Amino acid sequence: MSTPSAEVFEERLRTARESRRLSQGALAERAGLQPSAVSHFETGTRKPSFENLRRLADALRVSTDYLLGRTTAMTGAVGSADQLHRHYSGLSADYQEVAEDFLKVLASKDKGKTRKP
Amino acid sequence: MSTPSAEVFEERLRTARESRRLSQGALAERAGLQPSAVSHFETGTRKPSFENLRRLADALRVSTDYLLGRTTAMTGAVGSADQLHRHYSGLSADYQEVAEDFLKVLASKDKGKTRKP
DNA sequence: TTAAGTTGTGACGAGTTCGTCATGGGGGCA
DNA sequence: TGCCCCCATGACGAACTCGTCACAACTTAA
Repeated sequence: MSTPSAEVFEERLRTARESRRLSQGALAERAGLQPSAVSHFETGTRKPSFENLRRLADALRVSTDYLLGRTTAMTGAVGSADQLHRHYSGLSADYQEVAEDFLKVLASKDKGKTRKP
Repeated sequence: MSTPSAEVFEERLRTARESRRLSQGALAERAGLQPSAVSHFETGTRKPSFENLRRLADALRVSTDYLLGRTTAMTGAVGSADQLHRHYSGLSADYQEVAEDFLKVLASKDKGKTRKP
C-alpha cells in the first residue's frame, strides 16, 4: 500500500550502525544479540522480532519509526505545527482522513500563489 | 531497563484504538489483519511481528515508538501525520489558520461521538 | 607470512507468530 | 424474541525468528 518500505529497514539499520562507527559485533553486544543476527538483518535474510527491534533502536539511539522507514528523520520531533498535530491525533480515524483530504486540497489550492516547499 | 514494555504495548494499542473509536474488527481491516489477531495483541497472548507492528502503527497513525513504549508521546511526527505536517508547513499563513480552525471544529464535532448518533 | 577482526552464509532444534476457523458470552436494536 | 456486532479464546498447520555454532572470504596489522 502506501508503505513499500520492506527493504528500507535493512539499509537504515546499516546506515545507523556505520554512522556510529560500530561493527556488527559491537552493535550485537550492545543490543544483546548475536553478531550473525545483525548480519542477517542487514542482508535481509531475517527480520527482527518485536523485542529485538526495540533493542536495536535502543542500542543505536534512533527511533523505531526511522528503522521501519516510517519517517525520514532519525529523531522525529517536529516541533512546529504542534497544536495542529495535537488536534489531529485526538481525532477518530474517520475524521483523520477528512482532515488529511482537507489539507491536501488546501495545499493544492495554495500552490498557485506562493512557492515554498 | 529490564521490563518496561512487556505490557505497555498491549495497553497502548488498545488506548490508541479506542481513542480513534475503532472496533478491533475495524482496525484489523485497516491493517490487513485478522480481528482475532488484534484481540491477541491487546490481551497479550501474542506480540506482533516486524511487519504487523508497522501495519498497526500505520492504521492507527501513531508512532511505533509509542506502541513499543519507547516514548510517552503518542504523536511522533510519523506516517500520515508527517504528510499532514508537510502539507501544512507548505501553506501560506492565512491557509494555516484556516487549517487550524478546521481541525479545531473537527475535534469538537468528534467529541460528541462517544456513543452512537 | 601469521594473526586478528569483520562480514556473509548456512544449518540445527526450539520457540513463536502467522492466517484461518470455530466457539462462547455479552450488548444493542428491531 | 431473533439478529448482528463486539470481544475473548482456543486449536490447527505453515512459516518464521530465536540463539548457537561453524565456516569461508576478505581486510588490516604485526
